[in-house]
Amino acid sequence: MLSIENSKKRVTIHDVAAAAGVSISTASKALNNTGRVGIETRERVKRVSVEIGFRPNALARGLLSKRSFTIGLLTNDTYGRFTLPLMAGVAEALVDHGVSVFLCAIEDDPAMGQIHVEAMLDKQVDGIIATGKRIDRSLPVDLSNLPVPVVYAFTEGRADSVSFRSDDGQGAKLAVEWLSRIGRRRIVHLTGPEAFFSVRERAAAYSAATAHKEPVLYGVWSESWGHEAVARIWSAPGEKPDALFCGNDQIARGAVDALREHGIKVPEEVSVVGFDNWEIVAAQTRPPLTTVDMELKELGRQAGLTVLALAEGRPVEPGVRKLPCRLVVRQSCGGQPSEK
Amino acid sequence: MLSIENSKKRVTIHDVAAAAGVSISTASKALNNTGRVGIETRERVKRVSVEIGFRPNALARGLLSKRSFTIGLLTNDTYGRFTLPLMAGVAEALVDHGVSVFLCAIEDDPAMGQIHVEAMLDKQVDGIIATGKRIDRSLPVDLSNLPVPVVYAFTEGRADSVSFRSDDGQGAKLAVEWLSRIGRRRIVHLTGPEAFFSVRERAAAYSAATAHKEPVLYGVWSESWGHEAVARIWSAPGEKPDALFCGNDQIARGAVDALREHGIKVPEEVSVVGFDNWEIVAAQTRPPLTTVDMELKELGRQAGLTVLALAEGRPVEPGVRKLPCRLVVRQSCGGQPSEK
DNA sequence: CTGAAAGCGCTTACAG
DNA sequence: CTGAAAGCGCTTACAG
Repeated sequence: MLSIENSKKRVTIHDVAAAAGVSISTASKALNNTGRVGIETRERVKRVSVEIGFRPNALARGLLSKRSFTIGLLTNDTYGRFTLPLMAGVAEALVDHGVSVFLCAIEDDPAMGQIHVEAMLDKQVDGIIATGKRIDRSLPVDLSNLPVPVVYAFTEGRADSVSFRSDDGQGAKLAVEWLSRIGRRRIVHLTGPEAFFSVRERAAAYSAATAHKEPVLYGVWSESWGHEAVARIWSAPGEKPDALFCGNDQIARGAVDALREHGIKVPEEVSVVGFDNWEIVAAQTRPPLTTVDMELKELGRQAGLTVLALAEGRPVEPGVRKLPCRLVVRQSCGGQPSEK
Repeated sequence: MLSIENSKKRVTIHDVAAAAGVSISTASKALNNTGRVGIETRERVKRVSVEIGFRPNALARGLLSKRSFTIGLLTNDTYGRFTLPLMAGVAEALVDHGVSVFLCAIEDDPAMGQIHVEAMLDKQVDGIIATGKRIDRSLPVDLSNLPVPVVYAFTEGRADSVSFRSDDGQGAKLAVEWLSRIGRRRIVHLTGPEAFFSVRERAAAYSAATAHKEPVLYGVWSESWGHEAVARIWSAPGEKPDALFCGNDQIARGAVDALREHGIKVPEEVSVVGFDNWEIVAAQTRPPLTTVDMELKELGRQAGLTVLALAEGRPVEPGVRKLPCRLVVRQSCGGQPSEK
């Protein structure tokens, strides 16, 4: 039978004070480099503290400072496609500041969401980052009027707050420009449901960059739509595209597979660009996909730094900030692959 | 400019005591249903407390109770493939008990890992769940001799502790039995690197269940290995398999794609089973894959309940617990798909 | 330069 | 049945 012996008593500041032969107030000041403490005393206290393995209790500290050095990350992207990279960025940005993050995946049940938010507040989080899977939908929880700052990332935020999202227009432009630069002239845009804001934004940027020569094909976010679209295009009469700019990697993968099955060579005859840089899809496609990366980790990093600033009372300009996307070049376009 | 007005003072137990006209000790007892408090007083305190929106400060509580109602989830699966479902299970099991979870993705840098573990301990987590991406590798951090209980899930644990993992042998048996039941006789096992413990375990169960009629083909965890293996098998002389049991969904997908390209019908001529039930791969394969699900969410749930038990001092039998896998039937095998 | 005291928000014996 | 007091582990004015 296993059971935790609570014999391992944690060492407190009383222990270091006793061991160093000073009062606990002196010990505290010595350890925190505050107040006036003799240099020799300070050194001794510090030395003793590491010797006996003292680690300050963050709960006690938080009680005084009103800072828990903890933030909550709320998401309804239970699949983790967008949340994980974002979370990694948040954590990476905040670990140096000693803050940890509570991850909380809420289903689309508002009641459950409320419970989770309250649990976070009870634990005195210094702030909350709300994130989702769609920039034009908000989380099913009321985040207004909270006693802590809220920052939105990859989800619809309140008008008077700070939101971060990728610049989908710029990402689309990146894709089209790359295709043009390698000599493609008939670029078709194959994408998801028009109801998605990011779909419309990407489509608009695509149209602007190509001077509206081709129609945009809206569909769903699946490989089979990629297949179907290719079948439709290549069975229709008229000149065929020499490039496909797809709304996500799944569509792109479906398109590439379909092209191969039609005996059309990628990238020799047709170049294909995806969107998302979802490794499991993009890297396993034959050939591997050149695709647009939304830099979610960077998004997370900035969101993290921003809640921190707000929590510390530093002023932050409200509004939505679009972060640039990056083109990841693999082999589905031809041209010279650059390591970027 | 946005900045948080700390004007929104949190309401404390003093406020409810004052509003209810009692002392704070009475207020505390009333709210917690402890001690002797007049029924009428208790009701009034409770009513007042919700009226003014009182929520107890978990930090203050934790300081007294030595319980933070917080646990840490440590993982080196930064991609999130295994961690997210597991985490969902942990959170789901613990939310009713009021415990929140810190998610902490460590790279394979032991120093960073140590920092994260210490940050968790400083925050007085009640326990830690260690998880990874391979049951035969341990995390790059020293988790021995911690003042809190540690439970392992989907990662190599210490001998004297509790570990949870899926029963890969049973999972493989499930796959082979299903193939036999639908009439397949020549089942080939196409899998990952033999260096993986789970690969060997699955292979052993496969061999036992098929009476060693066919050799096991070891390779890597990629679609291209699935392709290559099919090409190799179908170009060799002799009788061909009528079923492929693959070590993961990627290999299975590669195999299915290759079979289609060879003009071999799935599932009519050859049945294929995968492993992992990784939606993005399994559901998008043509036809969608029948595959073995490791029930990671359930694994997480049990791991969560177990750290909790340990944290509360309840005894737990040490050792590794294997949880059963489940077969998810889609269309890659034929036979009658059952909704399970 | 050092320490005694008060206090963060709460709970828990202990008196009354 | 109710409340004053002590204390969880720490920090921070305030005296000395």
